[in-house]
Amino acid sequence: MASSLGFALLSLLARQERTGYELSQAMRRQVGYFWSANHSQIYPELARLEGGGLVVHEVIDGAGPRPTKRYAVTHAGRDALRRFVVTDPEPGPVRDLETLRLWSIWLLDPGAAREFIDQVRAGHMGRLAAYEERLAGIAADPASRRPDEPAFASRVTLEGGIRVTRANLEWCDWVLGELGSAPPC
Amino acid sequence: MASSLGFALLSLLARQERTGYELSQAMRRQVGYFWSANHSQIYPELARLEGGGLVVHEVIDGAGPRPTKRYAVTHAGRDALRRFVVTDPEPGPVRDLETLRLWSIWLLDPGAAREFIDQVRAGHMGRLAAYEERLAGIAADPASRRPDEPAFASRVTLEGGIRVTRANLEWCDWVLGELGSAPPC
DNA sequence: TCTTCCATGTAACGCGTTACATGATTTT
DNA sequence: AAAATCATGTAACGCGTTACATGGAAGA
Repeated sequence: MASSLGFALLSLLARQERTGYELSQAMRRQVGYFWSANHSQIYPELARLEGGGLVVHEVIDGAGPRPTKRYAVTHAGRDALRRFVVTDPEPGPVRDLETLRLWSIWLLDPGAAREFIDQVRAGHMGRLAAYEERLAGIAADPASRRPDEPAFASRVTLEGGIRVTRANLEWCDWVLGELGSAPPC
Repeated sequence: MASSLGFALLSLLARQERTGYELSQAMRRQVGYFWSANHSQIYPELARLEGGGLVVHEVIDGAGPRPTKRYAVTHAGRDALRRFVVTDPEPGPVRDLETLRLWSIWLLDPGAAREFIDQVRAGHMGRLAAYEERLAGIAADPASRRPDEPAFASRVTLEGGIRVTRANLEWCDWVLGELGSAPPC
């Protein structure tokens, strides 16, 4: 019925009514950890969702040259989102540029290889800090303990990101060890 | 110079000369954990790489209706790949459908939520088994200890996949606990 | 005055998926 | 007899990115 982007928008609107502009901001800030989209995709997709009866809009006051529209999920939209969540997860195509790079690390001399892993490590460190800061804010909300509250889902997804990032950090240290302990040519 | 797919092909050809058909097989089997592509993309991309002087081909005997071509990386291709590996990793757009689903888990009733996490867990279990089997085969090769050998890179990428998958499994168990220990409405 | 923020849209282009097309050999 | 394997290509379509377009208000 709707595309992945459509469900991403529905999942944002199910938590709170928003304008197209606010959705595109939220894409970068809230769901940016696991989904992304530009406004140029969002506006046509909202029109498609509305055509399918999954969202409706109301014109409100706004600063833009065109009418500002606030969107809300319909009952049908909420149902569609619920169904989307439980569709069996057929593994989609995987594309991980960082691992693809790493797969050719054998072409680098030892110094460049260490530098590369250090960069990867620094990236994970930065993300870990960002995740932990966000989690602190969300975990403080008592609603985040109740499985029927949006804050609960935010908390568990963030916890997942943190655990994976920690695993990646430990792995970086392990790789640095492997690079050093290698027997010389 | 080349696209991500181009570098994926170069990284395969840097390890071993292959035909377009063999590249598309290898995409599913070897690098399938972190990159994927169909043959319909691979053939035109090989032509582009050859146009840029990064690969060359030689016609060999084969069973197809058209001439079978075996591709090899040129010196320029190897250089381009080396440069690609160390380009600073600007974080590309993230799209993780599983996490997007999870972010709306608060819409499900407790039973459906548990079932969903169980499915996610089963997926991770399956992948872990596959990774570990592959790692066993590669780690047995003494070349996998030497950082200038392709087997080394295969080993460290697999180790990374295993660590991340283990972290995900532990997280699934943690989520199941959180779902259960929640205070009733 | 120039830039940024608000707020919505369209157009061109590239990458990825699915389907179409060919044709010999081997396996079920 | 039908399907899968080997082996290469093209075409149509959809999604995503970048750039173009508009225009008022607030801040540097």
